[in-house]
Amino acid sequence: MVAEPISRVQRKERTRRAILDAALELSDESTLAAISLRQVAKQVGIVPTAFYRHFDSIEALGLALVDEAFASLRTMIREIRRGDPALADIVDRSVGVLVDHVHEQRAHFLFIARERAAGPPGVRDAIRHQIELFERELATDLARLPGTDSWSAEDLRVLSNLIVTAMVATAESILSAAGRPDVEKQLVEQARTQLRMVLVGALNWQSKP
Amino acid sequence: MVAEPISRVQRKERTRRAILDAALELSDESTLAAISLRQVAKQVGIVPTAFYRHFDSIEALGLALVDEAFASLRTMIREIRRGDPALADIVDRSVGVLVDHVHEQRAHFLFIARERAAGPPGVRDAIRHQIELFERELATDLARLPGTDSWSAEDLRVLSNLIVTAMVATAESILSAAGRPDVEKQLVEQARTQLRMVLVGALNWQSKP
DNA sequence: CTGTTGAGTGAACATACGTACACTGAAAGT
DNA sequence: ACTTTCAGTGTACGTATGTTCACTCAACAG
Repeated sequence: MVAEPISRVQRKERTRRAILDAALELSDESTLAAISLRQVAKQVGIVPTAFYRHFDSIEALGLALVDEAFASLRTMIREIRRGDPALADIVDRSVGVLVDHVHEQRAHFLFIARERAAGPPGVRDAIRHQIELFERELATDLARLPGTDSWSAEDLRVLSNLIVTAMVATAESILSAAGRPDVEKQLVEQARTQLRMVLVGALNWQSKP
Repeated sequence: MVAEPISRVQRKERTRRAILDAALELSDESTLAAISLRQVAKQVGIVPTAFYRHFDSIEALGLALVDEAFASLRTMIREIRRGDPALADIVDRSVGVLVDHVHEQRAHFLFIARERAAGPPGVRDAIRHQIELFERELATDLARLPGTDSWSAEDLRVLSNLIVTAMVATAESILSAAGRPDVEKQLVEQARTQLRMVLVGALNWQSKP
């Protein structure tokens, strides 16, 4: 059993990852504001003071996790955006991609869902800001869709907000339906129906009546 | 300065209230899972061990707060329900009542919004259950509205879920827009527009196409 | 080969935590 | 008048917390 020689930066990056993972895992059964630096250190297998080599505080750790989580979310919407913007199956595909990512990035979604409402103020703001960015991107995507020519920029923003809100709620309920495939299936169907209802409303909408 | 004689049950109830208020206030700037029994006791002005005369644990306190908060929410929807079910101004009135109550019961709404995602499991479940009850009530209300005769029970439930989700999100963003009346005004307008969009979708909807 | 850097160590601190226990004293019941 | 009840007290405990400081020792730069 020969130990591979590891560079200093590699070693540091490895413990940084371990810290992030530990925080993600620990905050699963409570929340970032309630976990202690020492709990994280113990879980990682380092001495408490070594934590400071990587982060100034638990809140700073939280901000790093927000960055990480939203980076993976961005790959998700890039996946949704790819392909033709045919209105026909856009609903099914979008919901499908979302559900897949909730499973693949379970810890990240759980973290965002929780800290969005209960995290330290800085973390909350960071998450709110990222979600707002999603809304804006969705608005420009919607603007490219046929049938939205008569829409005001404001109405596009409002519609995007509604859709993002519904999708966030869908992600949250799927997370809390873990281990009950029948419930999840129903939630997926609900999300699709809701998106269709909203789109029907959108298609029959006229701005500034 | 003569002290009024106070009965024992009155005194106990008064302390209980003080504990509930203290917990509400303390969890404002963090979360229930992160506040300690001793913090609550200090804020109330009692010794830590006296806490146990009223609640078994912080979680039990949380459940009491959930009950209290939803009791006040119920008076709200009773207010919405009152009056003629004219579809014309139902949107404006509903949003108006919601916003008023968010201001009047700010602490309760904050508490629910936060603990819904980050509270102890028992508290989370209690909140989820209460919100589900709202959805069902809304569904029966919607069923009474003209134009929903052709709707399936399932679609009514799905639509109610969408509306409740949107209203919860509205309440949350109004809470985080505290002290910025211009932002709040925009949020209120957004909520109204969203409800109208959803209703337009609903009116043009036909179940099981 | 030599000196510097820096991730991780280990001891120590003041403070906070939940909870057990024996207690007090005034209101309520008899 | 007496006894009972019980909200609130005070002490004490073992344990966990964040942060300080001086340290080690392997990877790195010169």
